Amino acid sequence: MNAQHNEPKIKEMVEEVGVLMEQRGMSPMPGRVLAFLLLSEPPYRSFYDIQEFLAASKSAISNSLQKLMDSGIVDYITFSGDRKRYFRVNLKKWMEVSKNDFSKIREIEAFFKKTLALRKDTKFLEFNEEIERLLEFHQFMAAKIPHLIEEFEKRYNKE
Amino acid sequence: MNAQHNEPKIKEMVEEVGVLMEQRGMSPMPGRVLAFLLLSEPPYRSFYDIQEFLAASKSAISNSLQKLMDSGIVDYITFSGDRKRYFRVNLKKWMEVSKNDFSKIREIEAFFKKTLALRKDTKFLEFNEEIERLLEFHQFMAAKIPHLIEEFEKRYNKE
DNA sequence: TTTTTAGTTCTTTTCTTGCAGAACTAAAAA
DNA sequence: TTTTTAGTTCTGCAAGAAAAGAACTAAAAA
Repeated sequence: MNAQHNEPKIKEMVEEVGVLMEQRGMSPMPGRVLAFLLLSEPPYRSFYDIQEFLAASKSAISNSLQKLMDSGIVDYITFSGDRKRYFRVNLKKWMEVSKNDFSKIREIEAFFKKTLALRKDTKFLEFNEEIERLLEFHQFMAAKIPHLIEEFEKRYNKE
Repeated sequence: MNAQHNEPKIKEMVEEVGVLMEQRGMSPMPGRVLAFLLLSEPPYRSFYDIQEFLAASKSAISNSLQKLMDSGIVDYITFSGDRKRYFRVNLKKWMEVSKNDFSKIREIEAFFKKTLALRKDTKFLEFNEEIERLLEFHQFMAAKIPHLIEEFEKRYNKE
């Protein structure tokens, strides 16, 4: 259960993903765990495997797995006669999460709406117009992207 | 130069934006400064105005403005006979930044490409196929969104 | 029933980071 | 030329977060 041929490359990418996740507001360790699970052969790993590969403490691994499982993109499987859990990336959930990610545009939309409401008595009409345009842009994108996703789904299901 | 009628509401929203920015990986203070500039009447303010409103230190304001100006969404104007700078939100830049924001999809795309490259000798073909699908999704979105943006621009320029 | 083990939770330590306040700089004003 | 002022940079501190390590739990195994 340990066909890890290109380990150095994986180590490299694991670190890279750690940084990537950090930029997106997550802490690096869950990112590393995720990357390891995604890249390892087989793509499911025991708690100890993960701990060993990342050379981290049990608590760090436990908390990271917890976070990843909370968000849904990691889950685990078991094998009868083996009491360990084997953690793996749930790619279907990841797809869902990716699609849902676009819905945060709605939050920005709401923000600009609120801004305009508070600025309604302004003397600076041009300024407001530009905010209006930003609002329109986000409204437009928020409205169109779901269709794009549908289009993708249709196309995929045909093939 | 101080027609700040609905101050309490602004204060509220300023805090709200602080939190919003924090969630997106930025520190709260630049978010507050941005929100204040966006909501205030007039929509340009001196260093001291900002400091006073946010009840923060000079260094905090200075660093925040610096970050916002680096990203481009804030700049400043001056008035002859007044040595102060008047900071304001550059909404055109913000629009650009908003549009560019979608290009981070390309980064995710690149990430899944790399993942597949490293997994090319896998025995877990189904797993790889799901990664492939995630890659395709991001490729699809990355390809289509620029068209959407164009469509928005066309529609806007007509009106 | 006792022991082992997989994983969690609690406590402590360390590191980071955001802010305040002070010291400083550069340019305008006097 | 000196002083004032707008803004920056430096230093130190305090709060928060992430990780380590130890203590603990629950369930399987013996």
